[in-house]
Amino acid sequence: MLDDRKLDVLRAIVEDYVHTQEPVGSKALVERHHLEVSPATVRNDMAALEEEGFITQPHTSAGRIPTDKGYRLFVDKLTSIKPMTGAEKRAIATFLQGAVDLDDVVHRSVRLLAQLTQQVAIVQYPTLARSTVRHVELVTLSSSRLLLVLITSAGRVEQRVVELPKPLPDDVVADVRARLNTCAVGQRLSEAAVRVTSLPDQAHAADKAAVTQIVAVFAEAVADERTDEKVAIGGTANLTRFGDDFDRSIKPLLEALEEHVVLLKLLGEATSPSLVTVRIGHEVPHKQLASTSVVATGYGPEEQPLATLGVVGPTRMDYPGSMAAVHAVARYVSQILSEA
Amino acid sequence: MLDDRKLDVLRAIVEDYVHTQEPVGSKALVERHHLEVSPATVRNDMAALEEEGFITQPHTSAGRIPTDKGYRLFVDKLTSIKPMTGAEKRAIATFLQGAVDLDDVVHRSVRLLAQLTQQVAIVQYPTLARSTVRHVELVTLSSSRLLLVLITSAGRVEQRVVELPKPLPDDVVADVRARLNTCAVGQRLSEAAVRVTSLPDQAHAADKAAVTQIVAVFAEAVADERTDEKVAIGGTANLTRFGDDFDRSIKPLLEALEEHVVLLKLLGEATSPSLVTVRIGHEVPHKQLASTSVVATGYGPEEQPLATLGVVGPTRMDYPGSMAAVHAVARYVSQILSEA
DNA sequence: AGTTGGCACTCAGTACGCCGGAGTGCCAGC
DNA sequence: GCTGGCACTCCGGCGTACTGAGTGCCAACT
Repeated sequence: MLDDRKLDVLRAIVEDYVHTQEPVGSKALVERHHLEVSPATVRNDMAALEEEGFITQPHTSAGRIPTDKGYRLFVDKLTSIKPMTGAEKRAIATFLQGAVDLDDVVHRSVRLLAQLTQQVAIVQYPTLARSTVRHVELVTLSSSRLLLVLITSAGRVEQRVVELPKPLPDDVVADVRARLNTCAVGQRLSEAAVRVTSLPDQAHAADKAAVTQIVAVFAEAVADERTDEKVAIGGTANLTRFGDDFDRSIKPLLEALEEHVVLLKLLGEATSPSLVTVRIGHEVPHKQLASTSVVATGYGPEEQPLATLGVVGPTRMDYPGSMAAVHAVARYVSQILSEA
Repeated sequence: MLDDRKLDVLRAIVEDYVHTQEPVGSKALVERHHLEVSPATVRNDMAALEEEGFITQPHTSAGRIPTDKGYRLFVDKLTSIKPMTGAEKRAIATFLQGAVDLDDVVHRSVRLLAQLTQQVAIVQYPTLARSTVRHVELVTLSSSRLLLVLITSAGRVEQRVVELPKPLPDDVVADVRARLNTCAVGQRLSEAAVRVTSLPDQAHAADKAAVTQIVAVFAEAVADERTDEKVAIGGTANLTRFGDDFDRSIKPLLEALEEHVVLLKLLGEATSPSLVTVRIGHEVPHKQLASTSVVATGYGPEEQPLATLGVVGPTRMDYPGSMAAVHAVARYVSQILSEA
């Protein structure tokens, strides 16, 4: 029903359309690709492909453009992630290598991804859910205020001010700090939040209220951070390349970029870094973005990815190129994070 | 030469044009504003205003639109910052009040500003140059790696990994930490960087190399942070309201938003929070943005502003409203930061 | 059965010409 | 110095005609 040549035709249509952004006709197709048949034959194939719903015409007597279903078949069967060139690999490595801290890694990644794909890039910060507590610090700000600093294995630092019901002597603060670290360091965040609840009972009755407060703030910081997931965005200027249909494409996308909640839904669950997820058009979980696609993947340890990164663009995008870039960046970021 | 009525006419033209985005003619003007004169009279005034370069016609026999010079006069002489209503004030206060940390304050401010003005908002993070060291923390990561955490009076936290030439015993680390704090806490960042240079001399000869390394990283963190000034951006979706002339307005602006360096130049020097700076069209220090304006002001202590915040939009923008919003948000942010 | 050339048909995009209306500049009169 | 009147300009919308790319279908060929 769909013989090899029809698939070739579909591939050619996708490639041409992505390149020119214009409906592609039978004649142009045989000229630009060396299909060894006549335009009439290609027309027959196109009719069949349209029948099956892989391509469509914007209006009668125009060329064909791929449908979401057509793109889907294209990415699933007709293409593979094309490896980066050596030069590209080196460029990625050196660009990311220079990062000084986690924030810098994220920002560099998002810029890099935007530049490589010429699209809007999104990088989610490593989630704290799977990371462990590396260190907890208590700093006295004033007699009745402490600053609680939480450092995680992912290199993320979280801080909260604790308002104390009554002043705590320095030695008690030191004691609480030591106990906090003893029972939290090395634990998963969720586990740590549970463990520290026993601390108030170990304190002197006089300090119990204050310690309870500290523990509450600690738990809050942990809980808050697990849901409040940050993202970095880059390459919005690439939206200008969309050209036409401003209202259908750019506007909803700009709006979505403001809503981090929506973005996180777009990126989806963190997958293994070696798998690249592609969502096309209506498959994107946001009805306003029916004409955009998302290419994303997880990064971090293979079995336990920390978070997701990817690019967002028009359905008419260079899937092989984007997939390759996303894949490569995820790999390098994973590597850098594991070294740190 | 420019009597009061002519100024009234200019004011009316600016207000109408900002509202309708269309060239405004003499007839429409007398109808919508109660100038007690005839269209013909207004036409004479318009001719005079055009002569002086305050307004212009897009083409013969169209209405007039203000020039940059016209907006300038409008902003300088014909309007004043209109106070926020009580409800608005309360909304701002409660919205900002809920912030948990510095990052949150900045993000809330930028969202708030974008929402109030319906434009693109930019908030620069408080510069560290004028802030002081609140606390320095050293955390042992492994035998030869330390994490240096720097907490500033502005609530900003900076972290750097220190690679040690050789392992340091815990008690030495504790000693260095104590000495670091003793000589840095309460000092300006720049001053602190200088003071700590004496530390290596106080250390045992065996540890000298390691301490030197720690001090170097400390200095680097401080120096780096003073130049690396971060900004938060919000309300890019409001760009969609620009409507027409995509290429002249939106594209260069989106590009500028990617370049934080350009943004910082746009925001300019931090002024006192009670002064609002307005840059109109060609006055903006970036030639690509000749048809956009910037309304900005400093925030933080009156005499020593910490950083700048503001909005960017088309020259045809609601100056009184934007100035009021920028002013109000800066005031509240300053207040919140001074409390924290 | 699949491929090919031919041919009539469709339809977006463009160019052209034609108003209508909004706005102006100018002038004479109040 | 203000006002009403009037001729002039020019953008923008609208209908018509034309062009060209592309299609679908059919008959012929391999």
